[in-house]
Amino acid sequence: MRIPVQINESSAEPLYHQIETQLRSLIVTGQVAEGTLLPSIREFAADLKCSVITIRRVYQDLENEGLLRTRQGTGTFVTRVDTDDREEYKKQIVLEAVRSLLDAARSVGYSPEELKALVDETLRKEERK
Amino acid sequence: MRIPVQINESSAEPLYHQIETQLRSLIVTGQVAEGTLLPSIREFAADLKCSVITIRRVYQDLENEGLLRTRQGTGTFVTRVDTDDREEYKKQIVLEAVRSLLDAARSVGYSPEELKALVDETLRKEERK
DNA sequence: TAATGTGTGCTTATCAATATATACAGGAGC
DNA sequence: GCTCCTGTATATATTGATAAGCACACATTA
Repeated sequence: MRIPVQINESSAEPLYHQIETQLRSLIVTGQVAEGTLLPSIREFAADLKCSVITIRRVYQDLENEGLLRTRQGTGTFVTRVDTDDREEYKKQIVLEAVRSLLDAARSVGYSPEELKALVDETLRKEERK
Repeated sequence: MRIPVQINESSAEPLYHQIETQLRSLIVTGQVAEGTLLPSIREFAADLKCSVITIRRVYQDLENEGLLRTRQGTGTFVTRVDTDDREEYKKQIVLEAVRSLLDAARSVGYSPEELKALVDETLRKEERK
């Protein structure tokens, strides 16, 4: 199974953290179902063009959070998915991004109106794709 | 002069990078004017509760970009401000944030309508402050 | 059932980037 | 001169990222 993770080369956010955040999101939102066998660390590393160690760290961190279960010689599986706070989690993710957008806009002195216009315009462009 | 830089402790973005990005933005957008004497590295470091070295790195990087000029014993000044691409720069900053918001929304399966509603709601809340 | 092949994850050794504390050195002003 | 402000250099710890090889699990097959 292929896991849709996007690496942003130019970001200052550490590689392992980008992968970890996105994979966690995929699991918690249910886009990668409970019981799923994830790609092996080698396969995933080759896919993302990074080191095996980096993937291992991601799997290990998420295992410590209780989202994954790893067995040597076998692979890494998705375990628990708490569907209760799934919607809440999703909203948090988006709200976080909205807040950082507002910060950015304020930092360069964009008014709420200008910002709203820019968001609307971008949304329209996206829909046309 | 006090420089309004906000450190996000919980972010994975390196400290020096957070400071650098925000200070660059303040200079390029003209919120910190050409000729301004910035706080000394010690003063700034104390303000942000970080190491002197970290501030020095920021000043040095921005000096290499041509935005600052440093003289030992005297301090660090804002030099050039290219007002030509100021508006363009501002828009880029905001657009970048809009894009990452769209990414976040898509990654958790938020529809454009839901997203727009959330943005509007947040903007309204902000205005009431 | 023992041997082996090929897939897993794991360990070690290493390097680069980030961040720090502490001590050094130059300029301004009394 | 001295003193007190600047930035600068050195040495060190911590974290992020890598390569190469070790160890376990399981299926195949002699």
